[in-house]
Amino acid sequence: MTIGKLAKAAGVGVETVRYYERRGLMPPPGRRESGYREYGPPDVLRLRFIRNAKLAGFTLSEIARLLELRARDGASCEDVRRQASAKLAWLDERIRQLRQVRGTLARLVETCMRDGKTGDCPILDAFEDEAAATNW
Amino acid sequence: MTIGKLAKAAGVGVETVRYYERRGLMPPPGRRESGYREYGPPDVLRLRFIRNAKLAGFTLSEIARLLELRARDGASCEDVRRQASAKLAWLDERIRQLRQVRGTLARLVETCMRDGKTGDCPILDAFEDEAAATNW
DNA sequence: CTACGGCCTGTACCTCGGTACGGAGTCAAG
DNA sequence: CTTGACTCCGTACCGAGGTACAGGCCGTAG
Repeated sequence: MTIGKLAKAAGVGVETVRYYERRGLMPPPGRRESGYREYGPPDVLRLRFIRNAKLAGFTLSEIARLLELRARDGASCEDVRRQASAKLAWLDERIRQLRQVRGTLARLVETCMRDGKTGDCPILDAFEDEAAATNW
Repeated sequence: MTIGKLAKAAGVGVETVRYYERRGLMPPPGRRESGYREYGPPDVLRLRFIRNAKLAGFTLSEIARLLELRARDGASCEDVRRQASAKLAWLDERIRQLRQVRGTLARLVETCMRDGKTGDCPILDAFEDEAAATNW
């Protein structure tokens, strides 16, 4: 299988595969006489693994660690779970932050709708307000 | 007020102020004989505005537009509200995505806890699974 | 007066995850 | 056999939002 077929099979771009090889996420594949990279089915699995882990919110560095764990048999499951739990906590924190910002902004829009005619825009005012910063 | 005082008053770095000037977010200030930038209280407000809008999730380009609206008197409030509402929608979408990923990952960790001993790690397996991709 | 911190400009560099050349060689269908 | 798609390598570039020099001038406290 050439790099183009592999890329298609895993749903990523050709350049991306070469980039992953440079990053050490994909192992250097065998080569044909011509110098073309030659891949097999396990490479599709690995590439798909990377793609799905990325969709799950892991960074490429984290995925590199997951790939190491995947390679090692036995007892790795707990390590994986630990990393997944850490990512889960990170997701919770991000969501919390975004919800907070969302709440503040929603309240401002609310106020703006209610009494936008009286005086200046409450949204713009809030952005100038030092004390408002504590709400973000 | 020199740039250092301004930066401190608004809670950002000196380099950041100069960067904002390059980006057109801060107007070119007056200069002393020595070439030092000279700022006044309105600059503190403006810089604080940028910082708070950034905390609210606006990009620097969006903030540039907000600053224009801020400069124009009258009728700008509705424009601001429109942009804030758009950001609100964007936040909702981001939060939705993160929650979805969080849910999937949480279920995987759950499964891993329950029957992690039987067979391979369910988390790693899911990352190799083509069909699982639809869940993210 | 001298030393130390603050400020000046310009340019380079950082992270993250790729994308886009350019010029050359290769493979396969028609 | 030709043509068009594919692949090779290396390097540069993208966007976002800054940060980090280097080399030199300024300002003020002691």
